[in-house]
Amino acid sequence: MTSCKRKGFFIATNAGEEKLSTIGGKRGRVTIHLVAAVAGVSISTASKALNGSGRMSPETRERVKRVAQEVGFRPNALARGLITKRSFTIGLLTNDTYGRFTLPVMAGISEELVGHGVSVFLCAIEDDSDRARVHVDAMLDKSVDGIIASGKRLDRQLPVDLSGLHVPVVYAFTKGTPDGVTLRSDDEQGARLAVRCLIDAGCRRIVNVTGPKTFQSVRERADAYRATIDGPPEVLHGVWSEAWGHEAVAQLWDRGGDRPDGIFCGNDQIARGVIDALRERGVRVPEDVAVVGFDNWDIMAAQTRPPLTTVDMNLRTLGREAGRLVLAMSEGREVQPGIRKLPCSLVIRQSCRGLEAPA
Amino acid sequence: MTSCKRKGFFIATNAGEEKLSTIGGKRGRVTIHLVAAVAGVSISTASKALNGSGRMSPETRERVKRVAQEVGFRPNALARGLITKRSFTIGLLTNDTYGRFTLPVMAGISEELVGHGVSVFLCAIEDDSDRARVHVDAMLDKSVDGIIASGKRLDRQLPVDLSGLHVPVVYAFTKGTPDGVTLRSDDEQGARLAVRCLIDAGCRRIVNVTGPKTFQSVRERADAYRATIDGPPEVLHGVWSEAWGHEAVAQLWDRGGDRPDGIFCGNDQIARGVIDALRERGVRVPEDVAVVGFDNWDIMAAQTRPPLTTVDMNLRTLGREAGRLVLAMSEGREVQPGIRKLPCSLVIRQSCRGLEAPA
DNA sequence: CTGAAAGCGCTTACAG
DNA sequence: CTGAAAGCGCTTACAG
Repeated sequence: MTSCKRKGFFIATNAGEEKLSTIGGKRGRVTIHLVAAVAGVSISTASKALNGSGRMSPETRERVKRVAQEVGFRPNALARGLITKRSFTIGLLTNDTYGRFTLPVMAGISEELVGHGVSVFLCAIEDDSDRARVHVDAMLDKSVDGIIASGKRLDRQLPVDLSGLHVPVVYAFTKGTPDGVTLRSDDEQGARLAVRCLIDAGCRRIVNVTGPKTFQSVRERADAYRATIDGPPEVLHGVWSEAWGHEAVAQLWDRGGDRPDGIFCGNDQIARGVIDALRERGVRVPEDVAVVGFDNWDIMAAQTRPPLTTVDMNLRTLGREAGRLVLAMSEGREVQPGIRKLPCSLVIRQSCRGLEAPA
Repeated sequence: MTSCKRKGFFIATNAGEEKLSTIGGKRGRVTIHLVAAVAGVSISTASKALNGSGRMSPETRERVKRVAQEVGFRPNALARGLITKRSFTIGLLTNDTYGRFTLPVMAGISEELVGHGVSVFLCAIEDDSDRARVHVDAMLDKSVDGIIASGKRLDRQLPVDLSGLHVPVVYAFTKGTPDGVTLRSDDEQGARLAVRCLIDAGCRRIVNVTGPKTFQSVRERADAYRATIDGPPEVLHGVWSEAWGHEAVAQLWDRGGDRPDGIFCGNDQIARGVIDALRERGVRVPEDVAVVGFDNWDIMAAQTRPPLTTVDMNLRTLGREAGRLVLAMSEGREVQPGIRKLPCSLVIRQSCRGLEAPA
């Protein structure tokens, strides 16, 4: 039988049926008064029984619990929050409208928290600081237990100051304050994974076709690339688009001299452009040139021909961790401030196979 | 000067400074008690002044308001909600994990509601009915004023029954209950827009390369296509992928007989595959074959070569409308149940230019 | 025109 | 082992 929430007011229980008509009279939610009346105890006892606090006979506690279950009692979170100062609610502020980065983070947060009865307010703020302010105020009015600030760049802050707020704040995939708790991906480690895969696949001449130099993640990934390869590095900066991937291939192939046999791309969009351009030139991937991307953005990575080997920043895990931390902080547990780098992983598809199984 | 929220407790105001140390003593939030004390009125008067209710001298009202502003008073939404039975909170239930459809809906909802002080709980439930139940219970515990159910298909319900819930429910881009309020896109009208664009561009033989027949939206769009073209229709069903777009072109071109000069695609992914395949065959778009997609999914539509003319379902507008309706219902205003179809629009890029400007 | 009192639905010392 | 009372921060009849 599925759980019997909310059966209406005339429950076949051992006592107190006549009281039901009185107390259940004011239609609407079932309150603790009803539970207490039906169980034949005071509301303080009922409260303690349900919360596992106070001392009472096991029989009483059990009876109250059973009655609560039967009448479908669910405590009013507003009333409870007013007293306990915990609303079981956190706010998620994000400026990633397209959601490519925030969405998995969001899923992770919610996944982590829902089991603890914590709900998540979604506040999409683009880059509008007025709107951000409105959202933050609304969250504070509602007594959120904490705030997670999330974004799409590690080197940009959201357009609102969240320090000194009286509620814990966790920064997830966005720039935080120096004394705040910040979660980010370890892009250097991710880039090393990518470049090693190319090296293992036998590439001797690897170039990095990537995004604008102004992005910290671009610089970090490029640095890791330089430190990992043998021989002279070559980094081509452009924009985050397929078109730039095309153009980079044109540049590399149309000039004289050495051509690469491995390309480490700044993200999956660029990688897609690169792979399309190579195919159009009759260059085989991965036989002639191996390609690795960054982001593991399914819709891109799975649809390239051949499917793309790429770095996954594990943003869902990052979200879970953010949820875990904000919960801990809201419960008063001590959390070390600082930046925590979470490891990336490599998803191997066909554009670079790394070490083939040895014979 | 930017707004001066929260100045601390020693405000240069005309009266009551000595009271501040008493009342402001219990550090933390500024409550209405502080406002009342500083303004020299009772808390009931303070409340009425701030809410614009009750009768009092304009001077008193103004003074209270000014003081509230100065001390940075913001009413505790929990306490207020407990009494008024309005939490200024709504829940958004969605099973669209990838977010392509839900994200714009979400943005629209939030955009519409934030100005009314209403925050949105995000509940991502995949297709797990247990988890859906947990989320719904959590929302009810928190006394949401309403629920918006959103999805990625018009012909599938979310895996949870939302009828008989005691809070208003609006279904947005998902199948609702017969007596509920449902918002959806007008796919037939959208498809007519697409097909007319092809006709206007001079196409004589238009085919519909689309998704699985099991999708209602596929059938509706195909029906509109059949009703709009002259001559015999041809509908090719496949899956929602670029690969299917490729394959469909292969089928159409490798068989003998008539080849189309216009292709109406079931979505933008298929359209992208179609355009790539045509280019690889040396067929020019739009000169030889014009192509129109469906969804206006930026990342696809803007990156195809040439950029894709496609139908936009205006999901953000749909979201705003959903927000508007759930708000109205939560305020007790009457809303007609039934299905509301919101118009699509055509975004003209280069793959089909419709009527060129007359000479 | 203004304030004292009751109460929203709970929890938590404090008595007994 | 159990309950009466106070109170969280507000709003809303009801008196004056």
